[in-house]
Amino acid sequence: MLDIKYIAENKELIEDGLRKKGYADINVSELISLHLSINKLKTSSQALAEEKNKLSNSIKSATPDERPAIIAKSRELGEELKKQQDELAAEQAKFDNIMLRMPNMPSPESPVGKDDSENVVRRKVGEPTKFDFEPKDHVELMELNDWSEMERIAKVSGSRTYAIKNDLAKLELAVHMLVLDKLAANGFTIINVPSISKEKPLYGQGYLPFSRDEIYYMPEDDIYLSGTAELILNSLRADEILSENELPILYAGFSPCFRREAGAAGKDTRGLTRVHQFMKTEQFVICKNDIAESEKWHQKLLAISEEVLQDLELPYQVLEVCTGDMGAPKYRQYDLEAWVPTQHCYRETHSCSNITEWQARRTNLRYRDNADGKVRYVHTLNNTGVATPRILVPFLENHQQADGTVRIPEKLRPYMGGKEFIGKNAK
RNA sequence: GGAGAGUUGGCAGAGUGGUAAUGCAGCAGAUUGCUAAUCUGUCAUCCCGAUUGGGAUGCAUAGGUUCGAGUCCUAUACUCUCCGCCA
Repeated sequence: MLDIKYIAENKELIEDGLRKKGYADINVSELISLHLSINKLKTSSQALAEEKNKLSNSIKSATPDERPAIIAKSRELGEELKKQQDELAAEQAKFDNIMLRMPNMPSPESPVGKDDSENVVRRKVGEPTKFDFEPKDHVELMELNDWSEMERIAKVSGSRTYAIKNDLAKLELAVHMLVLDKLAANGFTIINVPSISKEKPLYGQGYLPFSRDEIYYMPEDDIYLSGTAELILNSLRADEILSENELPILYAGFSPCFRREAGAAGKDTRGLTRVHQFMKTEQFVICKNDIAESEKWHQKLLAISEEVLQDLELPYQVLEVCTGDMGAPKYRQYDLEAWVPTQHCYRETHSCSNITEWQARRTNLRYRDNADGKVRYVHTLNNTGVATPRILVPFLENHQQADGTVRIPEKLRPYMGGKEFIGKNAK
């Protein structure tokens, strides 16, 4: 959410930002005029309330003869006040409806563009893996090594689900342990969080009101399934006023994640790339309201996940996401994409975003600034730590050997019982 | 699922129908020669006002009763205790 005063004072800038983010349909003039009419209504209804309060307070010292007249007058004022407050609530609802759909403004550093075709590759690290044999795709590798039950599990759990077993099942957890240890070493608090959420945190995160059809909802309990631990961590401290000394707060949140993938019909239906339920270790940062500070954390989060890909010895590229491809909450976004040999392209593994104060305004998460004692909204940032099974796609394919075994990179071996290779033919 | 108790500011904690005490911490200023103390102000949101300032709202949430609600009523959420069921 944005500051309405800032919007009113910078209308052209906001409209420019809306165009860049692809939300040109939002009517800023209407929003501002609603704000003005709300303020007028507030002023007049508050004057009424003041008069009424004075009358009410005078009753105690009034004589019994005077009281009926005062009560009658006060009642009359109360009715008028009620009318104005109803009108105010109606205007406020219209205002909120628009305000909840106002995206964050993009960073001046972000490339301007309309969709993912205009994202900019900032750098490539590592070379696409070369093979002196015909590489198999990850599904073939799983079948070859008895690592999965993809067809059977579809009968039980439906499409876009996965079941992996033996060393691959261990590998999935090993990757998370590697990342959790790394994050802990960087000062993050490891936190395992639920995957169920009430509705309010979804508005706080900025998932609602934008993409309801992506979320699993259980009407019996009025509860949602979380698509990421970011949802939970973003609301964990909602409505608090933190001390600046507590900042930054760094969370490494692990949770099962659920996504309907309604907008991805027919896409990535094979294998582990896009499934309804997966596991994610999420990096989440709460820091003070200072753009230099949150940009510093943004770079730090990016560096950590680059290190994860380097530890996993995967070739990757860093993509700076353009204004039109960023989600509504985002100020600036990088995606990391790892090389997938059989697809001959880079595929997304990480998404790293600076949200500035946009989420904090929604969750009402603030801190008291040491410099002047003022209460300010925090900045929040999030990035994938690692998401499985998706990461296993480039992992299996890049590290496969001619005999169908898969090499375990050195950094991961301590989490895999020291094994250098896994697979049926591994010694 | 049943029964009971509870939820007041950053924290602690008073307040059973008539303007939300007090303490601690934080911040700002003043003052005293000492690692600190003392005093004053400030310390949730919003509206009006150029400023001093004035006012409205805020006691878990949403309604209701009342001239007037932290206080009474209803529903909901959450926390704690006990019972039941259970991986």
